[in-house]
Amino acid sequence: MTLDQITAFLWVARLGGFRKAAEQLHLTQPAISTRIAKLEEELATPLFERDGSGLTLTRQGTLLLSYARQMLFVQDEIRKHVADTAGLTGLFRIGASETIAQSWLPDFLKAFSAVYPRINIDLTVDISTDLRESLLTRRLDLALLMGPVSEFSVENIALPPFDLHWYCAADSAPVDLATTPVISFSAKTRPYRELMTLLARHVSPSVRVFTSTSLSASLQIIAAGSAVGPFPRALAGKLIAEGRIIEFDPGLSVSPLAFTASYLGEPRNFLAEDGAVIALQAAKEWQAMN
Amino acid sequence: MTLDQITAFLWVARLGGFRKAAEQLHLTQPAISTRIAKLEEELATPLFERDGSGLTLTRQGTLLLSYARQMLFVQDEIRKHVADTAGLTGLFRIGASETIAQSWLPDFLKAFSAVYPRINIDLTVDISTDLRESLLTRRLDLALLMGPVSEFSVENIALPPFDLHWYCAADSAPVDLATTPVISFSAKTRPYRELMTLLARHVSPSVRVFTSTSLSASLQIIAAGSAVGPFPRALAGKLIAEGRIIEFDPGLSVSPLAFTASYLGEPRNFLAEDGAVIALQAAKEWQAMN
DNA sequence: GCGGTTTACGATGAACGTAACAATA
DNA sequence: TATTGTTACGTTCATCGTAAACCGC
Repeated sequence: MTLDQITAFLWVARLGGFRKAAEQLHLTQPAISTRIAKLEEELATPLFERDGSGLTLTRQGTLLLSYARQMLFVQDEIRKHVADTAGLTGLFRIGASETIAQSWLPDFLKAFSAVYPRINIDLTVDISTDLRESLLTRRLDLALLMGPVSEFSVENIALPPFDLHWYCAADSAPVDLATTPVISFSAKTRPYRELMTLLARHVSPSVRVFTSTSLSASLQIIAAGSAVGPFPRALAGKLIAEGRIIEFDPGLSVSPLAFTASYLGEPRNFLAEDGAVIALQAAKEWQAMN
Repeated sequence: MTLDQITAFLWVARLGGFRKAAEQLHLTQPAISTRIAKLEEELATPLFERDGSGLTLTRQGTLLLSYARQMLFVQDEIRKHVADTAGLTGLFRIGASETIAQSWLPDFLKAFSAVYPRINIDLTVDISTDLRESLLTRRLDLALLMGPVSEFSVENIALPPFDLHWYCAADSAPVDLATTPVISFSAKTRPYRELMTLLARHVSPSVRVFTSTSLSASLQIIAAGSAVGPFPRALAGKLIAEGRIIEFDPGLSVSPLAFTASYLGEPRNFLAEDGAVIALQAAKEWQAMN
């Protein structure tokens, strides 16, 4: 019995196929076959039912599954608490939404790379919908997005929310939402839908709405006087300081943006777990300073 | 990280030396060195303090110790509950005291070998004192002896006790303990000391006492009319049936013999654990039939 | 010098990848 | 035919044992 065999077994059971497990573990499919065969041989019992298309866990396999989880959990605890993480190398893939990228993400990256000086970071800034998709397909280790990600497999750590304020061009005449276009988040996002509902109900069903996946581009459009919209102060700060945009109150309060640090719960990834904690701390500190 | 490395680490920590661990695991000492070195390399932290004579666990090593125990515990659970034990091979070393050997040991061995048909059994019949010593030096896997063995490392499962009855030769005149020698257990045993105390107090301090490590030999001596003594009925049965010895009541009640199935708790040995349970069951069934 | 650990090195064997095969839908 | 698991086989790399070096009582 080896930890590699147990790992292979767990992935085959989780993903429901030798091939998928092979891909996950960066091995060829026969290698997985061998590992499972060796394990079945040692335990003198079949672990999977190979009935044509699709594997099923046998009774013994089901039993092993919980033990396998326990064992690899302990292995992870060792890596986390016993191993010296200072020398840890590897690649850590972080996804962040633009609001975070423009606010405390630099602080977070600084803190993270201080704790894990040998880890390379791969950063993706995208809209939350895409980050969510990347997380679920294991292309990201940690996502800092508008959450929570409501999947049983995902752990969500709540981050401080961002209040939204309305902005218009500094030289703008008093704003009438019925005639001025509103620009905001990408149409695929939850805040967009909320904003649309709000505008339709309280202003007019025919309000013009622009959307953009880039919040900073949106703010430039606002500065140009082409639209107005609700944004976190963190993003607007620079343009406000330059005197190009100002806050105004259209009498419509948009609920704050709720963010989470989200990662897949299984398999355990202590870099993600620890990264989420570091992110929360960085966010809190940034908030206290702003 | 491999289970072999973890196992090696645990044994080095337990036994306090690479050489002893090597012996325990049937490996050469450099092999242990390699395993520990690899583990220390992977965890990027020293696990032992090598200061001249004697190893000490580092802080990280101490931490790892508990995780290692957990991990190997799970491994053992897998072997016990998932693996098909019917095909299990190996050698199982059982020690039993004579009383048990003469009573339900055959039933136990039959039941045990039915559950584990491929396990070879090495049986030692000896006095409890020696069995205890053998158990503690790992020369026995399971000991059925007058227990319990009061060592923190030993697990004791209580077995049904044996009542003691006094026997003398069938043609014996009424027995006077003041003049007839008493024969009983080896001088190194607990029942011997108890018997001596009893005789000194209630009969005479100068009672003649014979001792023998073989209870059946003792009974032959009784049959020959050379002595009398207290024995379990299980051992006397045959000579009673042959009409060569009879029970009598000297007015001295000797407390029953307390037996236990004892085995070392660490490392876990599920054959021993299970063997103890089977032994208890065999003993109970035998008792119900007698 | 002696008990015990580390280092060096050759040999064995476990496990991988490539490739061919088998089975199922 | 496409997909997926098994079998066969050559190769590579990890790990063992032997032997020598090292090190603190």
